[in-house]
Amino acid sequence: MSHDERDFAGQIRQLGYRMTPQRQLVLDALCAQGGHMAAQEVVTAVQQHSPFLNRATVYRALDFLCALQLVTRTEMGGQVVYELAEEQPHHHLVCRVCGQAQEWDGRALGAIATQLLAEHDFEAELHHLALSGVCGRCREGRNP
Amino acid sequence: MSHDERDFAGQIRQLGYRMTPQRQLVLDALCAQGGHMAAQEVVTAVQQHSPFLNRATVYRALDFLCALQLVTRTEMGGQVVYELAEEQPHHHLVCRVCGQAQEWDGRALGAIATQLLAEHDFEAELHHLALSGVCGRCREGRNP
DNA sequence: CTCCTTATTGCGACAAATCGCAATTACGAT
DNA sequence: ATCGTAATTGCGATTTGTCGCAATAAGGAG
Repeated sequence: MSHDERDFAGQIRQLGYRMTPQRQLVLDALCAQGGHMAAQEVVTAVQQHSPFLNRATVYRALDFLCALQLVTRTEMGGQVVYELAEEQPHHHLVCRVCGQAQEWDGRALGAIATQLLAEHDFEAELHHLALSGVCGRCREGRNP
Repeated sequence: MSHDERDFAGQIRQLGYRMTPQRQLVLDALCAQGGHMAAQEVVTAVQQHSPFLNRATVYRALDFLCALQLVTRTEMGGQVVYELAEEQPHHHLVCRVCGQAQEWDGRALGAIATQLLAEHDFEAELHHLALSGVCGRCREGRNP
């Protein structure tokens, strides 16, 4: 486990909330997996270790961690997935046809964020977008 | 009803699918509402008119209409909402704190789409994004 | 107008997600 | 180390969303 260094417990307490074994298990599961996880996968992984941990608790932990921005929640191809919030933002380009996703650093989003703040007084948090579209391969061998 | 002019039926048939009363009712509901609707709201609205129309049929109609891009599906503040696809794209800036959404024309996204096509061979479909962040009011009277 | 094909619906069962409330427990204060 | 309080959990009930399959019906062909 490499995420102990990030001191999630400290961040949670600093905001007046509590670190609990249940929340720790959810964080452990997300850390072990590394990438995206559907809510159900998190439930399964957590119950691998603690079979009697209630499902509702996992769902609430995920919501809670998202609210604190320790975890990101993204809709990818009709499914909601969770992931540990990374230091540097990263994004996905999801193909509507084949469902495959490629990574994207999202560098160009900086300009958008600046503009939104200036023109709409809105501080956008663009940590983990999933943009829908059609990838190159599918554009040629049209499946839709 | 003003959406008859758009000839959804024709578009559906042209692609080899069928227009059905059930799908028409879903379109009517979305048209009558005008804005976003959660799936459950669509079910309720449709059943107002046809109480025995099955839930599963509404869900499948929504999926179907999204696949044809006659309807958009967006995750806003943890909830999935549906809306009739507009002629010109429009987007929302959703405040993570108070949940309120403001419209945004998304003009600046054009540059992003161009860049994604050139650098990643990805044809992004940016019709209806929901960007998360914090609005001006909430940034001052910190609630989180 | 009638027939045929097959897309679509309805249904019942199942799985996933949410909610209210009583019981528990984290953790700052003493 | 113990206490008190309020955040958090567990549970059961309910709601929301999905699936497989048999029955139905949309719409092109004749």
